[in-house]
Amino acid sequence: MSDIIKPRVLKGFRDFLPGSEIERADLSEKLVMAFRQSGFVPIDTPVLEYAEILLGKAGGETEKQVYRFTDHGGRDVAMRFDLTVPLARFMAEHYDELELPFRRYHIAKVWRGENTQRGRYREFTQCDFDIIGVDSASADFDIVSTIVLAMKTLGVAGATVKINHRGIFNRFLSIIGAETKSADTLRIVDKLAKIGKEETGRLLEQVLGNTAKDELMEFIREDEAFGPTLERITSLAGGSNPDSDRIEQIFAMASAAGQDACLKLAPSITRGLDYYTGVVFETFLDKLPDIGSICSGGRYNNLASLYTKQDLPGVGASVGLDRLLAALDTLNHKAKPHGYTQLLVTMADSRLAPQYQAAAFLARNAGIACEVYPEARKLPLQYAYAEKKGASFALIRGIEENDRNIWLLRKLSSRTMQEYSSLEDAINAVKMG
RNA sequence: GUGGAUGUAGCUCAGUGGUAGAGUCCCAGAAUGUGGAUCUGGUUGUCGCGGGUUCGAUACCCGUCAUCCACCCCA
Repeated sequence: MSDIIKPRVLKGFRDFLPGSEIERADLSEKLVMAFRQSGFVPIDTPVLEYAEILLGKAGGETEKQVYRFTDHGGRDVAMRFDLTVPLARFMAEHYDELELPFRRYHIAKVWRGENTQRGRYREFTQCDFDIIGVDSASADFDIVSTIVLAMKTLGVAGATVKINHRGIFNRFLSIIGAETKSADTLRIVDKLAKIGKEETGRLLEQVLGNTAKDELMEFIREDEAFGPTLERITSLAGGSNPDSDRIEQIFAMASAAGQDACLKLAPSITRGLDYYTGVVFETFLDKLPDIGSICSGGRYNNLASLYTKQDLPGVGASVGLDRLLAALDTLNHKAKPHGYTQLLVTMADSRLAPQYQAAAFLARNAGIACEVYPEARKLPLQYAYAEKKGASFALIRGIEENDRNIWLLRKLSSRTMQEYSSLEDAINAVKMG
């Protein structure tokens, strides 16, 4: 019998050991770099909000997934399930204190009580970036170019941003007389990449009938270059209109910036969330399309209307950090070091510990991340520890070296030893790599 | 939320109605103060958790928790 409480975490929630937390922090830092380079500034909002704020516009599905409870003061509260709805509240509350257009990024955890799968958790981190207060092609493209920059900064090769415009899609649905079945149709079309053409066609036929199905299948084809695809869907949607002009302008910017290769017009991308009103986009890894979109978003011109009469159009996107991490793990499963240490000062003999600590101080002052092994164990063990912590070098001085007044520097990767008559020289060698 | 699979040593996994093994890892030694070979010895488990059937359960039954997969939805 024991009264020890079994340590465990909730379904869909996770601990992060240094190995994966270092990787997460690394990804997040790189994203921040990309956001700042594109003019975005950080904000934060509370984890808990009044339930009416978060659920004001939520559909039935979202509502079911939200963590919601009554707090100690009897308030009906909920944990944020994304960062966009809190942003809407934030903008409505503070728009007169902010410079518009307002570009913000927000990296934070969100919670959804849905079932788990690989890369899908109940607690996960979103990295949102939005431009609020303007409705223009340039703002739309800024989001796309920030996605592209972010992927580049992360060193992710082969990411494609798929873009579409809900307006064009809705015009087309009116023409084929399917506007009343818009919700069902959007949901089926959104699954094209996952279930394939045949199955999509079969499902659409049930909803729309055969003729409309064929027209729709023609509309959502995406096996051409940007220009011809745009021409096709524009004419199917009844000819040139402001929405197709918008897409055209965005593509012109992508071409001018030399980024048109990773931008694809995909008429089947619609996004499930009903607050999108303009362009929508999703980002896929060419090598790993199955994991789904790792960065999605779009334009929402009415988002803050729940909380203010101010007109606050916006456009933005969100990187799923955990999904991206799961993807990167699958792509390159090399073991990453579990630390930041560059140099390990080994403890060859505990009597010389003062010297080791002094050496560590010197190394840190020289800008080297450094630690002293805290007990005198066998050196091979200390080398292995050093490598696990990511160190490239080990500094050694035993009694014999002490008598000769030298330091030994071991390069761990090549397992070679070098003698130095002064500590400064050894530390310099570490700095040089 | 619904359906399916899984849960045994730090890790990868065997196994059986009579309270457990292999490989690897780890530790000690051969070997002397400097890790990639070899050899010797050794440690490790409430067999996910709770209940039931049984003389006896890790194994059979029920429940529960967690993971993975599909649906749903999405990051």
